[in-house]
Amino acid sequence: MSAIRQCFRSLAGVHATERTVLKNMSIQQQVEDRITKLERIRELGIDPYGQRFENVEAIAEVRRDGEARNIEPGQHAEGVRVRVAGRLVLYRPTGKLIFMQLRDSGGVIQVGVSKSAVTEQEFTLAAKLLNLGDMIGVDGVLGRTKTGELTVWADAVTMLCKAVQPPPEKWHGLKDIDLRYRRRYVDLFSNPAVQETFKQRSAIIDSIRRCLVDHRFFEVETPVLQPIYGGAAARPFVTHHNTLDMKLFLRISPELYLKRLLVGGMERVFEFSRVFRNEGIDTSHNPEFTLLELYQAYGDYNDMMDITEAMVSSAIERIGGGYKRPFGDLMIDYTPPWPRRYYADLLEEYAGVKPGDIASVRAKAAELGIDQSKLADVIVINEVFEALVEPKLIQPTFVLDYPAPLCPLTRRKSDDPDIALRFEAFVAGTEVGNAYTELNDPRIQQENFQQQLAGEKRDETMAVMDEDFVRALEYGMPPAGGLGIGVDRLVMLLTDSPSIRDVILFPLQRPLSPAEAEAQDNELDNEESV
RNA sequence: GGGGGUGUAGCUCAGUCGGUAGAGCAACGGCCUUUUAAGCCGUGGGUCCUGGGUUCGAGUCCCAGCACCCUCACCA
Repeated sequence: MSAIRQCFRSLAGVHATERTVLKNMSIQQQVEDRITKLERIRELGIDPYGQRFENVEAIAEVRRDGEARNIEPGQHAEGVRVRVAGRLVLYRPTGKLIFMQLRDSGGVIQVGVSKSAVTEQEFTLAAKLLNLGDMIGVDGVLGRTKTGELTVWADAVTMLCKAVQPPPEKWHGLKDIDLRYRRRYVDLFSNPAVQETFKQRSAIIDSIRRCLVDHRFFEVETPVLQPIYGGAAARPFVTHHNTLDMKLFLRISPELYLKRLLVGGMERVFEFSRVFRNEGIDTSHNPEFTLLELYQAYGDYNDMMDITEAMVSSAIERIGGGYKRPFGDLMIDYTPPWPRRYYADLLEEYAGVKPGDIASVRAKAAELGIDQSKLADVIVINEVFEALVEPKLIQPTFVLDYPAPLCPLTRRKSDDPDIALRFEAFVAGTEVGNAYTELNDPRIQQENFQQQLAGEKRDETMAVMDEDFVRALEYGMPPAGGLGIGVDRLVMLLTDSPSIRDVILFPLQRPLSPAEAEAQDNELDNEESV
């Protein structure tokens, strides 16, 4: 057995349990067949893993150009030379003429390889040694077949990469949801719509970033590893630094650091922050997600509403499709300005109760089957709001002025200390944004911290008072508006994706088998002992 | 954590009443210079998720477990 074959055999074992490798002949044989071809390619004097291939044109560009030239069926556009590269996704040999389709990240194009147009070596490669999933480069002349298909008629075929694993079925692609996440690389090259979603994600983030820069914000990076976590109510992941021998938390929010920057005189800052919350997983929650936070000195939550509309508008302009967009069965109209509704008014409108009339709120809660007897007034109010109001907020809506005890980091309304100057932005019944007129009074902040801590039962991971943050406020933080946007949820909405896993490239999955779990444990153990 | 669903060839999926494990694509050998989910001839490929049980006999029925999906709850 050749060295390379041996190598691949063991390589195949990395991805499957040993028993599967030994007994599962079907995939094993396909891999071996491809390795045999790989060796024959090498015997031809060709590197099966290719070299630098310069000046490749995007297939979408070649296609646009080809369409514009009005080439007649059966004709070659002499002199229109192109160079394309990509993955082989369709292969139809018809003897001495071979049709293939190459896909790159932006499109698919047909390639025709005629025995008479390429070297013997290249034709042998194309006719005998390629498999679906391989990557090749093609130089040729643009033309059309008799049936009108735009085609690159090859005069050179260059091997760029042999794939020893077979790709999924060409027509259906990879459908198995679990496998799609576990092998996202396969999902991406076999399901073009998936790449499109992630391109849109990138465009949305880029347009938001440009929008903020245009509004004189600048981008910062603050610690992911934090000795004290805060800025949100969530359970953190806990980790440890060996040299310092200290407990660290993965951030649940960048808020307290960004506000320190306001103290430092950075007047408009933002961060696309990956945050980590050690809680449940469902179609709208992944343990790590991207939270955009921004702070504007001398502003308040009204500015945050304006900037929210501006960011979403710029994202929509960028990815196209208009302000009226489908999300599942819903049609959402993002045209600004979005309605700005008061929390209390919405509660009255949809639940028929007033927050001040706690008796009827509790009656309503009981009616809904909420066990409200042990809950504080404000919690009951919020339960009723979540049950009856939030699901109704389909069209983009800012909900303003929350009950103060729900919002420890928010400034109170000056003429009504029970109201917090906070809004949440709702779309399709879920929260996508959360903003405050920020609290900058250090004494009230300290009291709120203490109240919040007293209100929760302590456990191992509970936050402690962030005294340095209070001290920072004592040095003076300008009055400010602050905003957090759930970037993943916004991308879900704008790309009509039903699950957060559709907009996160590698969502967390459990290990597939006890063997894999054990392998992971062993690796971790090794690292710790180093 | 509760309820429901799914798990069969590399992929997409059938599998009737419990009676020899199937198709298409992919792969392998052969033919074919205009294919469009190409076609033709031939071949190989299975831990039916795992482990028990019932049965003469289990992909199929029962029990337990695992992974994933949906949903509710928890968490904000």
